Amino acid sequence: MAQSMSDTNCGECPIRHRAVCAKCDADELARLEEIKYYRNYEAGQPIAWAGDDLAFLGSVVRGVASISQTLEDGRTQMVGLLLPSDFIGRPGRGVSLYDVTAVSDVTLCCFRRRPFEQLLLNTPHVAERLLDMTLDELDAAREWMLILGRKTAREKIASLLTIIARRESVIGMRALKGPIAIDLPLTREAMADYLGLTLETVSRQISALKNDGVIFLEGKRRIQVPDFQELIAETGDDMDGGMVA
Amino acid sequence: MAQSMSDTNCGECPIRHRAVCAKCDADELARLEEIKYYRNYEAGQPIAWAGDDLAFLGSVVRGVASISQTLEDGRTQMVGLLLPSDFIGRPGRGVSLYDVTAVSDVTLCCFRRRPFEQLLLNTPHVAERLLDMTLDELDAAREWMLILGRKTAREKIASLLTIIARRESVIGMRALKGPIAIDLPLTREAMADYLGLTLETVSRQISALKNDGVIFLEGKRRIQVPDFQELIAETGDDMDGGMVA
DNA sequence: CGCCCGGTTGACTATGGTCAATACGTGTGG
DNA sequence: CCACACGTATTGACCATAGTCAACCGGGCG
Repeated sequence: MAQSMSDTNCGECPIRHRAVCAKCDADELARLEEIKYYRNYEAGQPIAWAGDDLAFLGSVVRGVASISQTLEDGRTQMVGLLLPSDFIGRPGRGVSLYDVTAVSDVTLCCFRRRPFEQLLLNTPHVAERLLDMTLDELDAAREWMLILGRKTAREKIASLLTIIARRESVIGMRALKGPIAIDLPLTREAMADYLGLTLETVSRQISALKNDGVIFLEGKRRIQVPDFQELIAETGDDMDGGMVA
Repeated sequence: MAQSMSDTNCGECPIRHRAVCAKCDADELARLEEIKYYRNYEAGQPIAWAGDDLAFLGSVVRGVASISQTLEDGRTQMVGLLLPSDFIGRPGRGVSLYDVTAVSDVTLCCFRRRPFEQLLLNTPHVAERLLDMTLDELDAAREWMLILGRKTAREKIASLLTIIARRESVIGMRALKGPIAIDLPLTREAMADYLGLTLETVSRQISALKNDGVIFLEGKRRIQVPDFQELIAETGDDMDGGMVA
């Protein structure tokens, strides 16, 4: 059973300063608070299927969710990875275009659609923040497209590890140099869906990076990186360009 | 030489109702008009390099531009294709993360960065429209990710053709059924950069679709499609899902 | 005319996919 | 306690798709 979250005051919310409400003042927060409620999902549960009505929009408070698309013959591609503070749903569209799935146990802070859309129109701080977050997602999608279109399997794995390490370091406020540990929130299959690979190739390339001493496994889901720079060198990214810095 | 565009009144602008200014009333339009100017680029010219300062934001009025990223060894991936009415640049970021290139002769309607950012804060109609356009771009990026990660070379080509056909049909307000013609704004190499392929594979798959009677070439850049549904069937997309409809 | 650019085609190869066997870890039930 | 099953992961053998390298085509232009 997913651990339930008691209704929390926004002031104590762990994502208060990174989510869509980040720029809100006390008054705006109060208005959001009126239309919000929490929902919990267990790992593996669907949050929405493509084509479903989605009655709410909201933020991931805890856990990890994925956004993915499927071709008619079953091939699937993950197109979004939602970590705490990320936003779910599109204002103005009541139907999900994507499958949204809880990857781990997830808590969402949900806003009823209509009131939230109304609030967007007269609460500039929410709209501004949502624009900023959407632009960030677009940048992330473009980095992801480079990975999908042009990187080798090994580079894809290294890139995914650095992406997760960076996001974990932001959330946990840890430093990103020298030796670090990465907790993978994804199965090998989910990593494959993220990277446009098969799970066998994911497994092989992780083994290869391990054999080459770039990473060490601690169980299947925890990865030790003795030298983060070395991992970055495996991503194929330009070390000087804006991407890495 | 690129055909120059005389300073045009917004009222006569061909993208007036689809660009970032779409929702503006006369007063708001006047404020935009104060900070706007036009720039022309010839086919092949850079509009910005990754890492450059980008002193303006703006809209594509005429022509086609690409957004792309390059790995240190030269592999490049297109991550955005800008057609008339599409927006260039990110408010709040003065430096381009991407290479932006004129694919054909291009005319931009440019806004000086600072005044435009100021205007965003007190002109909700512009901010709302920009959010909507950014969400559309994110959807397009996600469809693109599915193409890059999971589709075969033949499906990628068919997908690109349908995408261009759809965008041309919106711009030209033409119907999308039965026999249609597609004008490719891209070279084979640019198509390869779009799809994460080599230009040889692009050429081979176009030849294959031609040999199979799905398309007919009229010169190198114009493609006749006798039955658009047949082309869609080649994309691998779910024919019922939200994607195709 | 000859060059250059964009495009096509061919021969060969490499990367990653497929299919299948095996391993490992965890929870269930005898 | 062990046996077993299930889900997840690893590894191997083989194969298919797309990449590489190279030759060639054709139109436009100096």
